[in-house]
Amino acid sequence: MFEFNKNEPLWQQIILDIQTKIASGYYTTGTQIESVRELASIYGVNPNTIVKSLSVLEDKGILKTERGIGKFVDMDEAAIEEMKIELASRLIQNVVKQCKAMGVDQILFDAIAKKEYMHE
Amino acid sequence: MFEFNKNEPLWQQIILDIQTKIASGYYTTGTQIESVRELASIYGVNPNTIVKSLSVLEDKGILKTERGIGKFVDMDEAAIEEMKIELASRLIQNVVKQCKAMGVDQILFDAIAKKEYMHE
Amino acid sequence: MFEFNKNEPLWQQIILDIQTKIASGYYTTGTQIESVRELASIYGVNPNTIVKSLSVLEDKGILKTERGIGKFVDMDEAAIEEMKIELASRLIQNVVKQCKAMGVDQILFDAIAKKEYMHE
Amino acid sequence: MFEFNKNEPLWQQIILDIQTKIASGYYTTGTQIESVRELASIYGVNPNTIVKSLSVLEDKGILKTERGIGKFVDMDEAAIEEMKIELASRLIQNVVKQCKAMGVDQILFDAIAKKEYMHE
DNA sequence: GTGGTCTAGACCACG
DNA sequence: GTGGTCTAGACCACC
Repeated sequence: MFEFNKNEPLWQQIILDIQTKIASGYYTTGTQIESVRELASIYGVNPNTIVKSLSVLEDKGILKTERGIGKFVDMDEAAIEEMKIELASRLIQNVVKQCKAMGVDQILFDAIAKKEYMHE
Repeated sequence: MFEFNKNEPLWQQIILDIQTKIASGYYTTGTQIESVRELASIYGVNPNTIVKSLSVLEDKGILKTERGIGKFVDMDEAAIEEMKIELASRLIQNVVKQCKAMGVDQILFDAIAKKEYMHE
Repeated sequence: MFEFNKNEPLWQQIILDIQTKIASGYYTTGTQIESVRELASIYGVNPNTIVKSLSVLEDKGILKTERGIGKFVDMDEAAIEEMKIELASRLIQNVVKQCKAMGVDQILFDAIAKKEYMHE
Repeated sequence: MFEFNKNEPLWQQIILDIQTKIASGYYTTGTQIESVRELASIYGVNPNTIVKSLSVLEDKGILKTERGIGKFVDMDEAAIEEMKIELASRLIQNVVKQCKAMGVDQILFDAIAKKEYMHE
């Protein structure tokens, strides 16, 4: 069945971006992230949108809040590695599904991926 | 730099869907595709949106119009195969870029892709 | 150490109230609860505050959302019974702690509780 | 009917805390309590707030003032015992009311209370 | 300065 | 009609 793309909510996109920043090492364990107001300015959204994103990340055990101080990355190396794999899996899963729908087999898929990995 | 997802225009999404249907073998060479009115009904959009999509596909040499009869898939096997690769490349390119940003190397990427390909 | 009472946030109080309504049988399994706007009117708060409360209840698996329709209680009898005990435990725990601090032993506690249970 | 929690005034909270200290034996009959200035410092409030609390306690016959000396606990063992029961009753009354509203009967209540009393 | 809460009001997608 | 999202702006408690 055909489904139109829907815009993911901003707060979900921001969650993904912050998770990516952690996975990539931009934020490391124990790092204090930017303040709610700063992030709101950086992403160009309302502070409340940031609050929503960060509170979800806190529920997931990815961030930790020190009242009056700020928010900190609260994952150890192993957890970050695990998250990295989980994020990548989610991305790859979608593409694999679409490629299968087009009749692209794994051999062709691997060849293309390899080529793309070489670029730059 | 961070960029929010924008909704792709409907006509682009429809183009992609039709191309996928061709790549997957749902439409084969010489097949007559549904009428504009039918497609408009299927996708739940305005017929003019379909017209736009189909005219782009015709410009790309993917469809051919027989005046008074209908529109037909106008690609040979080789061209379809080529398009399939081009579509897959576009998808995979994005994911590879994001995986690289997260520090996922090709070996990990391949492992995940292989696992996802196994599923079902 | 002495600690001043802090007002629990409205959304937490509302969560507790709705849980109590479920535990008491006011809402039963599968019941559709009032709309966000209605609840906002009933509690005299902003609809967004209700949204926050209900989304937490949904995360807890207590409510289920049918988009465009409404929200429904999504617990079976056993789960409700379990929640009832959990809620009561939370309440009783606090009081027991304070009574212990005053040197009220269990026998006295039971006697008082029994008397209060008789009233009305 | 649903009612939001209001913050109890500071002076009421302090009264309760001092009563608890007496009931628990922290202050015994005839003990001189700390000076107004000391208590103000301990609780981190304005001395006038302490004055208000202590004057209420004096009206209740719980404290007695010796002009130029200080304030002393003015209850005999029996009165303290009575007060302890009165304080506990107030606490327990609330909880019993809420538990009844949830359909928690006395047997379940007792079982939970017993369990909480065991803890530590 | 920090995060947490709440309000008022808007717009969207779904059915 | 329903819930979901987002904005703008306010006030609070903490340090």
